[in-house]
This record gives sequence, C-alpha cells and structure tokens, in this order.
Amino acid sequence: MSLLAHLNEQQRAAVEPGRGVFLVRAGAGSGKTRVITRRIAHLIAHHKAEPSSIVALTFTNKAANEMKERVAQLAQTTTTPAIGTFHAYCLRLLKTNRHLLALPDFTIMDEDDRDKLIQKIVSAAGFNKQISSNAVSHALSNAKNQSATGSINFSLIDHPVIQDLCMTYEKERKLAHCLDFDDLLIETIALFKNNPSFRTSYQSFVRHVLVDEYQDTNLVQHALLRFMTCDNQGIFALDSLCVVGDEDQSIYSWRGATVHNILEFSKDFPQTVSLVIEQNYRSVQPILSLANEVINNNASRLPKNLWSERKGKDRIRLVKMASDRHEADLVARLTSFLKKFHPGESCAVLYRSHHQSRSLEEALLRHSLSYKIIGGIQFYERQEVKDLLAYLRLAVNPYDRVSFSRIYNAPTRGLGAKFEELFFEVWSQEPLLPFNAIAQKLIDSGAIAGAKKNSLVAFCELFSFIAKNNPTPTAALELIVQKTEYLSYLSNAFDKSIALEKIENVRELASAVQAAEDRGCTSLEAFLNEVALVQDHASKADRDDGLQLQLMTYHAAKGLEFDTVVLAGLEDGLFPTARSLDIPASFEEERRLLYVGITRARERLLMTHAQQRYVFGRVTQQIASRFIEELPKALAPHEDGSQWAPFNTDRFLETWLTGNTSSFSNPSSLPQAPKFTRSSFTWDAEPFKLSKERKENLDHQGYTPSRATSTFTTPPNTPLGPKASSSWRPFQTVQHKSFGVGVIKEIEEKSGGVINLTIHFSCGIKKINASFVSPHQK
DNA sequence: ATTACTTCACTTTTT
DNA sequence: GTGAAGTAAT
Ligand SMILES: Nc1ncnc2c1ncn2[C@@H]1O[C@H](COP(=O)(O)OP(=O)(O)OP(=O)(O)O)[C@@H](O)[C@H]1O
Repeated sequence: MSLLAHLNEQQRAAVEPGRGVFLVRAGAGSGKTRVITRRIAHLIAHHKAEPSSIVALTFTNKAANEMKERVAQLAQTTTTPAIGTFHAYCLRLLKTNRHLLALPDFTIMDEDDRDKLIQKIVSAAGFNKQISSNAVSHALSNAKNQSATGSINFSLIDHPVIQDLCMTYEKERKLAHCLDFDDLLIETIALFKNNPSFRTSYQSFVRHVLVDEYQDTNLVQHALLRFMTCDNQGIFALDSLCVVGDEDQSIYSWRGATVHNILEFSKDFPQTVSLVIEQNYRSVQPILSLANEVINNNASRLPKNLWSERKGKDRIRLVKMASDRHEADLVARLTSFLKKFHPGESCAVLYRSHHQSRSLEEALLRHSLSYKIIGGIQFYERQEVKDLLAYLRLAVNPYDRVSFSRIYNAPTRGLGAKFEELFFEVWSQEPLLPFNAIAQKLIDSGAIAGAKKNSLVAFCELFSFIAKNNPTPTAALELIVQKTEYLSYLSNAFDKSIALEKIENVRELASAVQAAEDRGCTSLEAFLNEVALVQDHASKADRDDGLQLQLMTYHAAKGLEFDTVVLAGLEDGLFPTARSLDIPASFEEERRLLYVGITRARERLLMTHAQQRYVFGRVTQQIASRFIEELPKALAPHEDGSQWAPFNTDRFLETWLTGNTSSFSNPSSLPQAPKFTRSSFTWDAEPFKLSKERKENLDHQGYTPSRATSTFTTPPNTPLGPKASSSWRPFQTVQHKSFGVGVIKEIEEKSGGVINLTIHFSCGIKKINASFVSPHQK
C-alpha cells in the first residue's frame, strides 16, 4: 500500500486508524505535514471517507496551497476535502449558513480598512493627540484573539478610553455590515454556540478534522476546534481528529498563539493518542545540529533530541559583508552558481522583515536573475486596486461606510472633508440606512447642491445601475472604471511611470476578475469573498529558468523546505528585532524563528550579516546578531567577506559549492564588471556613491535604479537668476497679505531662484515664498 | 476643494 | 526611503 510507504512507526500510528484523536508533537522536518496529507489520502482510499467529510486547517495560504497540491497528488478524487486556513474555512461556513447569522450579508474588512475606521473613530472622539490608533488596533486585536466564547470580551482591554473606542468600533463595524479577520473566527464560534441543531447536523456531515502547525493556534482557534469536533455536551463526536505541531516552532505569540494549546491538548481531548517523532528527514546532519544548538539556548523548553540519517559535510557558511548591497550581491552570485551547479533545486532567501527584500531585489535585477517575492505589499493591497474593490464592495453592501469613505472622492469629484463630515453626521442620525438613502436625503433637503450635488448624483447612479442590472463581476468592474473615468484620473493625478504601473494593475485586476468568473465565481459577492483572504495574486510574470528562487520572511517560510537557504541580515536590532531585546519571552521567540529558518534547509545554509545598512534612508552601522555567538564555530565557520571584490565572492562561493579551489572559472551568466577594481569601488550602503561609469554600466544591463536616475539628472550648473537673495536679510521687517507684519528669521534659496523666508509673525512662525511678502514701510 | 510641498514617525512578523 | 499629516497657495 503506497500510502503507508515511507512512514515510520509513529507516523503510521497517526495515519492508519480511521477513528481516534491523535496529537503528533515532533521537531522540524520530522514528517508532520506528511502525516496530515497521507492521513487524508488514506481516509479516502482505505476508509472510504467522503472527501467532503474531511476538513484540514493550516495557518497560511501558502501552506494551504502546498497541502492541496500534495493531497491532490496522493488522492485522485473528483471532490476535494476542505483544505484551507482557519479564516478561509470560517468564511465558508458563515456564508453557507448565512440564514443563521445576525448579519447575513456581511463583507470583509481587511486590516487596512479596519485601521482606517479606528483612526476615524479616534479622531472623531477627539483623542487624536493622546491615543494612537495603533494602540487601539492592537488592544482590539488582542482582545478578539482571546475571546473564545463567540463574542468579544471588552473587559480584556484595561485602558477605559481604549475600551470605549473599541466598543464604538464594534458598533460602527456592525452598522457597516462588516466583519474583520478576527471576527470570522468569533462569529463562527457564535454560529456553533447559538445553533445547537446546526452543530449536530454539521457533525453528521464533517467526520474528520486535521490541523497543521497547532503550536500557533490561539485560544479562539482552539475553542473553535472544540465546537467543531465536540457535541453540545462537550463530548468528542467525530470519527477522527489529528493535530500536529512543534512547540519549538511557535512564532505567532504576537497574535495570541499559545503553546498551551498543544501542550495541554489531551486535557481537552482525553482520548488523545500522543505521538512523538525525533527523526528528521529533511536536513543533512550538520544543519540539524546547528538548529539543535540554537534552540537549546532557550530556557523555557522541553528537551528534545532531533537526529538525521542524512550525512553531509561542509554545508554551512556564515559571512560578514560590507553592506546590504554587498550582501545582496553575494546572494545574487550564489544564485548564479546554484543555477549552474544545482539546476532544478530550490532556494530561498529568508529575512526578518519585508523591507530587507529591497536591496536583494535590486541585486537580483542587476544580475538578470528571476525570483519571486512572497508576501510584502501585495497586489490586492495596492491603492488603485483597493479603490476599485471598494466600489465593488459598496455595490454589494451599501452599508459599508469604510468603503464609502474610501471612494466618495476617488477619483476626485469635488467632495472633500466638509462633505464627509456632513454626510456622516446625517448617517449617524439614521444609522440603519444605506449610503444612497443618505445621499438622497442630503439632496432632497438641499444641503448638497450645485456641482457637489451633480457629483453625488452621478456617483449614486452608478450604484443603482449596478443594483438594477446585476451585471457580471467583469461587467461591473468595467462599468465602474468607465463611468468614473478612473484611468484618466490615474494618468492625470500621477507621474507617467507611476500612472502606467497603476493602469497596468487595474488591467490585472480586470483579468483576475475574468479568471475568477471563468472558475465559476459569477457573483460579485463570491469574487469579493475569494479575494478578501488571499492578498497573493498569481502573477503571470513568474518565469521559470531552472532554479526557483523565493524571497520571504521567516514567518512565511514556516512549514516549507528548500535545498539551499540563505538567512540574510543577521544583525542585532534587525534579527533579533530591537523590540525583543529586553523581553525574554519575545527574545526566545526570535530564537525559535531562527530555528525555523535553519531547519528549512535540506542541503545548504548560508547566513550573512552586513556591517552597514540603509535604515530609514540613512546608513547605519550594524552589529552582528547576538545569535551568531550561539553558533558553534566548528559547525559554522565565520568568514570576513567585507573586503571582497566580486572576484573574491565568486571564488568563495564556487569553492563552497564544488569543494574545488583550483579550477576557478567564471560562469558566463555572471555580469562582469571590469571597472570594479578594488581601488575605485566600494560597497558602501550609500547608493548615491555610484560613479558615473558605474551607472552607465547598469544602464547597459537594462536596469537603472530609480533613485540613482534622479541624482544624475540634476543639472550641474543650475541657472541662477539675478542674485535676488541680496534684497532680503535676517531681522528685516516685512509685510504679508494675510499674516500682517513680521520679522525674517531665516532665508533659504531654492533651485530656480525661488526664495523661502521663515518669518516670525504675531500669529506664529511661517515659511513663506518671498514673492508674497514685501519690505515693510513705516 | 485641490495642489504642491514640507515634516515626521515609522518597520517586526499574517489572516 | 515612504506614506501620512499638516500647511501655504491657487
Ligand atoms: N518517513 C519518512 N521517510 C522519508 N522521508 C520523509 C518521511 N516523512 C517525511 N519525510 C520527508 O521529510 C521532509 C519533511 O517533512 P514534513 O514537511 O512533513 O515535516 P514537518 O514535520 O511538517 O516539518 P516542519 O515542522 O518544518 O513543518 C519532507 O521532504 C518529507 O517528504
């Protein structure tokens, strides 16, 4: 039976039985995910379980997709089990049982929408200056992530004012017929809790549940799992439940995850069969040894001894580079060599935070290497895409105030802050009406007239047209773009290159809508739901040239594996992040993050850190990560590459990858830059230090860094008009039309002969263009 | 109301 | 280096 092949004893114990509760607690790469996928396939093939009676939950979309693929390979069925993230599955349950909900026609707010609403509430309450909306957002999410009873527990918020603001948020959210991400879980719990008969029928339908990465579930998710799997008396009521996880890989405590859930699992599920695996099948032994050494430094930890049969020598490198650019160049050169010596293998560069991808991207582009970035600023988070989605959302849900706020003046149609104030004041008096009813009221009462009225009428007509004709998603989007003249708005409001990019994104959105429609997503609502939880958008530009290079954060890499892994930016303050340094629990979580990173590697591991790096637009000296001291020298020899020219980097990499020092050769794919001699070129983090020849070099390779362009287009001899500055001097008394008489404090001369004066008026200090003031005559 | 510009605070990590 | 927020000017 091939489904049980290549499983060890413990894995088999969790895969084979058709009934029971199983908990697999095992280290990284020990085959936990394999247990899940094989178990699904085995349930279908051997126990004849209906695929639709199986639910498998994961943490990230990427993990869910990976699991879908693996299961599809193992089980050839027409219907597929429900495999998805907690959030996606909850959305599905809520939508298919909407008749049981208080808000059957909700739409989903993403984090951005939610923060915007909070911001509005904070400033409307006049706490603008005292309370940051971040703090409110944080407190709210915290409370929601611990509210396991189907409604938010506001008493979890200590600060009385913040508590109040959160209550207002909840009220507004409900009036807008919206759910945020956290609500998806809470409302699903409420669905089970308030409808015992639904729970019973659900459990006659769903018989098997599996959860991956259980160490990263929070209280809400754990409670939800109990509602899904236990009957109204709290007795386990399904055929089987299988959860797997590794407490050493718990990296989501900031979003309420608690290892308690996995460590105390059998308290809530007394019939649990606990299984432990200590063999790692993924990594070669040196990499695993390094991971073990690192994680051993965590004090609060259950001891474990992971081992691997996979031997290997000389698999780890740790290198100090001069700067972020130098580091990125090393990564790009490594990629070139991997393409040459290990084509068809996978490689990932991991970093602590998304902004680190920038320098890496630039280097990869310079070397004409293809790559894929996972996460970061996503397609569906782009301003123009969000605008158009907000139109679609408002069409589906005319109560959605957040979407209305977003688009009532995008594109600009002469309706500004005053209008918004008036509109929402009337709306708060009639909170149960949709936006178009409020608009009608304002027009009827004459409060909005003239040009404003016309804009508002046109805006509303667009939506009534959609409501009346119920067009397909494609047609609706097309209509919106056309009627709002969205494309010409983009080309007028933005610089040409930016506008073109945005227009391209609009096109891409149109094709995404079309693709969804072709997939059978024929209603606007279905499309919006599909989009809401997946910010990732399969881009057509994913070129495949042998090596798959992916860039992502440690968090996004959870559960994945790659032949070669690069851990970039091992620097104090970056990784471990500055915020974790004085909080022992956070610091240990950072270390677990490193453990996760190391254990992603099958064959090779390269760790790098830079001496200086661009941080907030400034060159900053960086200190090597304190984690580096925890790496045994024998396992990870520390090289100083900070003085390396490209030639040295190549030699280092080739020696490492081939074990061959003598036959050094340049792979032809590497761009050679003969002008990069040691004396004329440095790897400073500062990008503007590029020499002119170097810039031309880059141009020849078809890539011009955008920042450099502006630097070099500054005309060397700015045409200066008559020395106008001579007519102004400090302490001179001057006159301004609206500010009256003042005294000059500072004189600045800008390019083009423009002079700005900083003037002390009786009403305060202002900065004024000199052409608006005249010398004061007594 | 909109624009064009300056200043400022900010960056963990995901659904 | 970026995006929000504030401000001077049309
Ligand atoms: N019994 C086995 N024999 C051989 N290879 C195995 C076995 N079990 C799993 N593997 C392989 O080991 C690798 C790691 O497995 P898997 O991803 O399931 O581990 P995991 O425990 O889920 O890892 P992580 O904790 O990092 O998520 C995979 O490449 C898988 O194919």
